[in-house]
Amino acid sequence: MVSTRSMERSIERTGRRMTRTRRALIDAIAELGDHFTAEQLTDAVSGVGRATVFRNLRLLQDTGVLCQVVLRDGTTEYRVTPGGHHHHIVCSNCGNISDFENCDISDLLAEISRRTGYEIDAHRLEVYGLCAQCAALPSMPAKSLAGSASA
Amino acid sequence: MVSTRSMERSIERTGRRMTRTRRALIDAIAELGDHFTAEQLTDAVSGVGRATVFRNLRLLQDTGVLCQVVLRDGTTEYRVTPGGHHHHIVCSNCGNISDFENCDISDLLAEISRRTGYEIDAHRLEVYGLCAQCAALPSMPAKSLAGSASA
DNA sequence: GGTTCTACTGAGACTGAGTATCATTCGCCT
DNA sequence: AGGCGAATGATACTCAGTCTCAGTAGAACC
Repeated sequence: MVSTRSMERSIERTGRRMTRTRRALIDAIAELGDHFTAEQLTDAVSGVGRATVFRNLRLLQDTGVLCQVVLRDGTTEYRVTPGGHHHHIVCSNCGNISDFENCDISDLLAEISRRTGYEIDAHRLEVYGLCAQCAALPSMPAKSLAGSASA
Repeated sequence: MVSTRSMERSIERTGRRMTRTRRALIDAIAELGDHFTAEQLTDAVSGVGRATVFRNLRLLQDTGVLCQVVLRDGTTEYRVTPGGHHHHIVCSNCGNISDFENCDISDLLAEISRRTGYEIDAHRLEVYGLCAQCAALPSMPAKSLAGSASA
């Protein structure tokens, strides 16, 4: 887990002010842990306006502290980012999120570029499935979740 | 372009009624062409309620006539689907959308599965860039668009 | 410590995309 | 032609996020 101190430093580095509201938000994010929704964060810092929560969520994304995760149903969560380009894999059962980096998507993109003639400059990839723990649960008919989310 | 007739058949095949509203929507979709927003469709069929537009957008997605495309900015468009599992590549300049299928993502997913321990059952992939025409335009500083959309 | 400047905040109205409700309409089967 | 239930339109609502604007409070300077 990333420390509150390093999150604060990320904001300071941009020349922004370190206000008590921002400190409260950062503490709450550290409390909430791995991943959380905007609503959870708003609830966790009572007294802070919703607009401010969203403003700072955006700021923290811009400074590379947080990233957005698009869930299977299209809703979004926020997550303390490991930094750098990465993708998410979300457990459909327990909601846990893992990151993976250095994925070999560049070959795939090159092939797509060759086939479509496009000059690719960005992509969006989210992967869904069952984490090792949930896949191991005997009670759950894992296969019933089969089917592609979209795209 | 998929014919209005085949779209109608897709609905009939599900046992749904072919109403004049649905015909109007299907005609409008054929008119709008390749890709369109829910708002454009609503505007194109004046007199049809917004709720009905969304209901039928969903129905047409469920019957495999349409698919959703998530744009770089997170907004969604609808698109007549080529059928089967496929992904989209969207031109950041002109907005054109192309599909690609048979992509070699399964190897990538297998590797991700091996690394993370997840049992993968779905994914979401959208690719952004410049189509061949737009990339060829001399006036546009194509490189300025560089950077990843997210995820 | 006081001033000042301006970024930041909170409240609340607003937006855009989509959903729920419900009375009315209209396909379609007989 | 009648009847039934699916489909519709109007409208209110939700959810996630943005805009506005007056008030507050960091922080830099004296």
